[in-house]
Amino acid sequence: MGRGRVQLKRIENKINRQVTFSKRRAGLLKKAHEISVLCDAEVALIVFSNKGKLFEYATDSCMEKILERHERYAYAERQLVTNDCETQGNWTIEYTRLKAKIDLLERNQRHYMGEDLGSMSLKELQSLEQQLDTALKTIRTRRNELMYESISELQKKEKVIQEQNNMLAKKIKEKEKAHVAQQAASWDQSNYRVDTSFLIHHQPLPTLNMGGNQRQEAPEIVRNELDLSLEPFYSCHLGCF
Amino acid sequence: MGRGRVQLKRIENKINRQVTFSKRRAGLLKKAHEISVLCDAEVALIVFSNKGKLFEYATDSCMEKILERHERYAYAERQLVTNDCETQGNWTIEYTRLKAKIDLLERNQRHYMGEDLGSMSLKELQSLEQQLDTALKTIRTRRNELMYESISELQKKEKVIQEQNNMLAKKIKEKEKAHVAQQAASWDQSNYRVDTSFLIHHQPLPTLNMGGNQRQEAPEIVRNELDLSLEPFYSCHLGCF
DNA sequence: AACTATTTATAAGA
DNA sequence: TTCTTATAAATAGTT
Repeated sequence: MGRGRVQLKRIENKINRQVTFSKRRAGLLKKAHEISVLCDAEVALIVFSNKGKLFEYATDSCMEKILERHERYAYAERQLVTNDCETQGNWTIEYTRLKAKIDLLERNQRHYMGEDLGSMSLKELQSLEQQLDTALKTIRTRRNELMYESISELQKKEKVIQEQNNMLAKKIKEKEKAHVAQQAASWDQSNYRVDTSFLIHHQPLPTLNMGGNQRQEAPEIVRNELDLSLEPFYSCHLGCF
Repeated sequence: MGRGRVQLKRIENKINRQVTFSKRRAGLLKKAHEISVLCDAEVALIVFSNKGKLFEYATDSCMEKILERHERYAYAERQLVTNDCETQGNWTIEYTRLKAKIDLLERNQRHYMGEDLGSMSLKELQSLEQQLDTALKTIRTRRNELMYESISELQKKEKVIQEQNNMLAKKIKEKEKAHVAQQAASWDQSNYRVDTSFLIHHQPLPTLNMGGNQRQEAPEIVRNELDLSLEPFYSCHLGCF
């Protein structure tokens, strides 16, 4: 359906594949809806893009109902296999189901942790690898977000404290001047000098030790330098995206 | 698509509806398969006819896996719905226990897939990130192992076949020489010459098309070139470790 | 189940 | 992404 005849194999060009996916997905959902209405059928359609995004259609928007119905069908078949040991309680079925689910989840979990890979095929491994890679990117993005938030907060605090500091320093300087003037008036310079130099030369914030936070006298300049120091940090992770 | 324009409403004629269902069902399943292959997507399609008969398609014939994945997505919503009905019997305890276990496993799984990170602290995120990173390394190592194995096998096969080829070529050359000598003896060079040039210039192994496998006359050289061609592939992944 | 006139879907290009 | 257009594919009605 289009200008070229189509080969039934993975489209290697990424852009092309994405575009085709968009179009065909729309077509598929439309056709699913049409058969559902025209023929009075119950349809559930689930599509995961290769990036892991979910698209779905369900007759009457009732996915769960249809999946349950499907599950009942699937059970009927599995019943034929697992039908000897227990016919006592109804709950046994549910119990078995949950047990099976746990097994599956645990197996998946081992795979996610890089264990128990011996049974997986090359294709499965590649799919798993891609999934984890995507997850890792998301996680790193979130972590950066959190770190940036906490940095912003610390910077705000720092600014406030620096300002208080500057104000206090100014006050003391003024007091000193007044004192010196007083002393000068009486030509007595030997005692009672207040040393304020430590107010300028100490480390501004001992708790914030990320990226080149050198002592600065003006809080504005400190903030700019912090921002700059973050650039390589972000670009590094963006490079992995 | 057909001789009449189609109205999007239930087809009232029963026969007609049944026929249309048949045709469209085939079309829908085909298209589901196509998008799955072409776009590398994971598709699950469930259709119940209005008589209750089930038809289904799933990428890689793995319906359960896809439904599981879907369930993980839909999980959050179902939480709100399935929270009221049962507090009756004794078995409920065990059931609840299993449910809880599943919840935990599912939550972990979502985290492993980079979903639902909002509730995690910075420290948890960093730990998760490290765990996934380690897992990814293991998975990549295993994948490389598998790929290397299959490459080695192909190389072995290639070598054997190349040797057979060389031997055959030699035999034919010898036969030709004998023949030419015979012909020369009688000063008749016009006919019966056997052309062996194709034996040197054909593609050695049409099935092995990895990385720059150009025609080579000596198998040893072919092997070296294959090994070199893999270097960027490996170093790429090592770079991420 | 085939056929075929049409409608629909969509690949490629913009 | 969205629009357009030429063409392939699906299919409604018919045999």
